[in-house]
Amino acid sequence: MTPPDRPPAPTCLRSVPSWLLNQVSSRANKVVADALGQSGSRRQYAVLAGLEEFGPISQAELSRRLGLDRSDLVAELNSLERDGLARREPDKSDPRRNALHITAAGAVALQDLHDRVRAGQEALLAPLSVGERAEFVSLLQRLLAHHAS
Amino acid sequence: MTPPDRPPAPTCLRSVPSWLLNQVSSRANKVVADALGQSGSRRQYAVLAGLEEFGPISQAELSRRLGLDRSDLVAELNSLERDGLARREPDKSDPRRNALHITAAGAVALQDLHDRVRAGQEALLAPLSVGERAEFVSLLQRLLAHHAS
DNA sequence: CAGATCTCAGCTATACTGAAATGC
DNA sequence: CGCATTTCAGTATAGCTGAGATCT
Repeated sequence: MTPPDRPPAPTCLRSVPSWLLNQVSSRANKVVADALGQSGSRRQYAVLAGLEEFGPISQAELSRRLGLDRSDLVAELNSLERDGLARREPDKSDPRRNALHITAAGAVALQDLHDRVRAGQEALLAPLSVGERAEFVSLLQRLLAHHAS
Repeated sequence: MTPPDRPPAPTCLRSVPSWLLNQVSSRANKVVADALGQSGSRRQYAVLAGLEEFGPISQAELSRRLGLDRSDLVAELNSLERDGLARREPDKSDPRRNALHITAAGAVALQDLHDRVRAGQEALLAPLSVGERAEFVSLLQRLLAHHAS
């Protein structure tokens, strides 16, 4: 079940949390990318999820919420608008801002992405028990909260 | 202690392990980069650690052990040789291969990196108890083993 | 004036692919 | 011949910086 043989990494690296995090994160991204297939990217998923939950929102605020750079969000929104999954509208109360909305088609696409992401997490956490998965998520959340930039 | 206020991410993302892994991994890299300062990079540390533990070794084998691309290893070794921290020598038994060695200066540099990495891990895992740190490392190791490519 | 927002151009690091040259 | 190793060139993406235009 667990793929082929890979020669072991240096002893001192194998117990370094940050190195383990990088390795596991990289593999997790591949698993999720496989689960998403041609349906979208991780960034697309995050942006659509943010738009659905936070309703009309400005780009600056969304970029802060997602921890996504303001510059990269511009490109992602261009792509989403081209595909009819999101819309930029002028904010009446502040002309500097765009009010971002998810479209009906975007909501449909998001549902599909939800399902695929869920399947990806299942594949990722396969070796862990239910209790261990909860513990793992909890530990990550605490680390994230502590290092919130 | 925990830095400023950051608006919350979408609910559905905050419990997705792969998303948490990406966020924590990214922050961990910054913490470690700060700890390393001008003394080196994470890749340098991994390569030097591999050279010290595995003695004379070929580039292909080292790249497999570190999960580092053969191409990127070339560039890193060029840099290490320029700084006198590692050497490439011809492999007598197979002229296709380079036999890689760490130098005395490289071993000294590695010691310094060891200390700095250790300090970085301490900063990274600050919010966790000793038992939780062990549990966290153990969970990551099991995930890595299962998804060993 | 300071400050926020959106956009664009460009940079760095990481990861990977393809092909050539060499030698098993 | 097939196969492995090293090297170089190129591609793709993520994350980030700086600056300009616009507006409060």
